[in-house]
Amino acid sequence: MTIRDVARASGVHVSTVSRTFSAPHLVNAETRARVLAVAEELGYRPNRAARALTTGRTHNIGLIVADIANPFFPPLIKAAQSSARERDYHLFVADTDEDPAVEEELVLAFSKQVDGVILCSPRLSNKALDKLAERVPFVLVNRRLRGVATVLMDVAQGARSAVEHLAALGHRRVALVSGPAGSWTSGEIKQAAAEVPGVELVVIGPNAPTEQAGIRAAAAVAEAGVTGVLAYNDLVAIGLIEGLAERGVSVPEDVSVVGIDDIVPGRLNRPKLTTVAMPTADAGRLAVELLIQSVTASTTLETKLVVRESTAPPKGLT
Amino acid sequence: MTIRDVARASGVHVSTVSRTFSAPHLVNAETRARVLAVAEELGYRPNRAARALTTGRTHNIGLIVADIANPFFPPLIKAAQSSARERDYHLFVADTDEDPAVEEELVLAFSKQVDGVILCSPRLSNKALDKLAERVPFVLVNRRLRGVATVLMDVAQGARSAVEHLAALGHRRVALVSGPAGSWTSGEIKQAAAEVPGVELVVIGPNAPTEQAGIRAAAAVAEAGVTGVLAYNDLVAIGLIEGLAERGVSVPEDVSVVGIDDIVPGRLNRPKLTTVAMPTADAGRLAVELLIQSVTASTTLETKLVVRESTAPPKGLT
DNA sequence: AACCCTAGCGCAACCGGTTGCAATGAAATA
DNA sequence: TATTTCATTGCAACCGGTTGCGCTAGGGTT
Repeated sequence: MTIRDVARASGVHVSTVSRTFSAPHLVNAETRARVLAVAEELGYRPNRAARALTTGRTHNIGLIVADIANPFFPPLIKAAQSSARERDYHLFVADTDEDPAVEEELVLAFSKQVDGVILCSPRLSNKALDKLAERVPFVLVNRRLRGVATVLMDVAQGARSAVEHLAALGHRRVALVSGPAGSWTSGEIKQAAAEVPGVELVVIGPNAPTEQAGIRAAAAVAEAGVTGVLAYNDLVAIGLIEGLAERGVSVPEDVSVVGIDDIVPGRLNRPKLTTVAMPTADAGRLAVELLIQSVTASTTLETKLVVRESTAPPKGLT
Repeated sequence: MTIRDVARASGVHVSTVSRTFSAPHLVNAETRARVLAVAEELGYRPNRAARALTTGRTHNIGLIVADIANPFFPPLIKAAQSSARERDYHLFVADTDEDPAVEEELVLAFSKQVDGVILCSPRLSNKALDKLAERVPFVLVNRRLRGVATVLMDVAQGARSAVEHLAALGHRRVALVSGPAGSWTSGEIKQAAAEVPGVELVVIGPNAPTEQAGIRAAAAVAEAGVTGVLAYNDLVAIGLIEGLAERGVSVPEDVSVVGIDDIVPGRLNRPKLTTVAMPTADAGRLAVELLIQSVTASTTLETKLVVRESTAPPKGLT
């Protein structure tokens, strides 16, 4: 079913059919109705790839994340997909397996096929990103880069309010179970957490951003003489809680634990995790929005502390 | 950067450049090397959309799931993406929000832009699916349909071994917290669970496939006089465990609980959930494979019981 | 009555590739 | 030496749309 079939069947030129779909006001109402009827009848749909060839707009967006199966990303992907679809865009999704080389390759591979790419927490160097920015518009999520549209989530503020929450409960010595060595996010967290007055911060790490790492970190936490912990993310926090339980220290009775991200497993965990909720869905929506409108803006989304069951006043104060 | 730029810069005709990329054996090694060098230099990459126009192969695949954020799907999406990429395919991902109309619209919207569509647990009627099958090749996951490639996961067998596991532990009266009313899967589970000799099955439901539904079902389970439970899925199982805890009945001491799916939150839950692992990653990989090879086959993947901490012998037998 | 506008539509070139066919020339065969 | 064969490359049509331009005819102006 091509545009020519429809043209033939409705007795008009292909250009008229084309305009019926892409510039309806340029064609007589009567003709338009007839063409639409015939198109419907034949089950015709414009071929978007062909259209892209002349218009230069594919109506596709590429979304690149480190790991689709990491519970942090699906809400972002879902939101991005949904707002893309609302505006008649389709979404390519790809997974880099945490490999910067794959990341670069993906952007390049997508470049001709999309109107823009959303890169989440890219591992690429600034220079590499600048290079890529010449080839395809993109927006960065969780990474700041001069001259490129960015959507940030304010982890720093989140980390600060997490530690403040612990301080308010009466904790005076708090551990930070930090993230991977090179991580920008981990740096932000550390800096913000250290700023909170009235609490002494013990940094434990670096650690991999996994449950296993959390379990392993439990030993160090138990020996650090702290009553509260801020973990790099929820996965680590959950692992930590498990590791602590194995050593007979219970949360939140003996130690309070705060995570970051607010992923689903944390909400289902027992005790339910107190955590810093990241507005991932908003970030996904916004990234799509920025891309489609092609505005180069740097946005920071607020994070929010969600107090659940893994934090309580320290023992002495109960 | 188009093929003509490369042709000009390397002093050959566009067709030679084209062949350099899509049929290298047809061009002299020396010429090929020169063209490749120039292409590299210019950063040229063939435009896949343009290529698709003549070849009819887009090298794109559409993946449609009910809910991207449902922990069941991400591993499938990830695996599909990864095997697609291995074969130089790109993956569109879309979310139907559980709406059959959206599902149909998506397939249609994708049809011209992909070589095939993977439909996971479609809600569409057989007739509607048959209709769609005329327009675009697809493979169904978790749904059987004559004449269409399908990838099934053997829930029936899984449910059976779950109940057998409970029976082997000594449970004689087991509740099935069933799924939504119309669900094919729920029917399969019920039938298979009922077949296991030596255990009396109490069906509780229908229920929504959510944690909340599990919490609500706890009352009925507590009153059913059972020592073991098979839940429609892990989410329900987790909710159930929480609901039971609220009533003072603990898992697995008082009641054993088995879930289905093996999603991440279940693995992190405490107690760690005994569950029927669905080979979602395999399903994703296989679906891509079938699509690319365009083989119309019906495959059934085995499920596997994973015994963790939420099951134990009933109280009297300990 | 001569003239201008405009709505509606057709014409044809073009987007960036692919591919069947023909032309070329060198190597191989008779 | 004449004739094939084959590897290599160019030519041009084509994939399915879009769009600037030009033509036509009906309506409005003066």
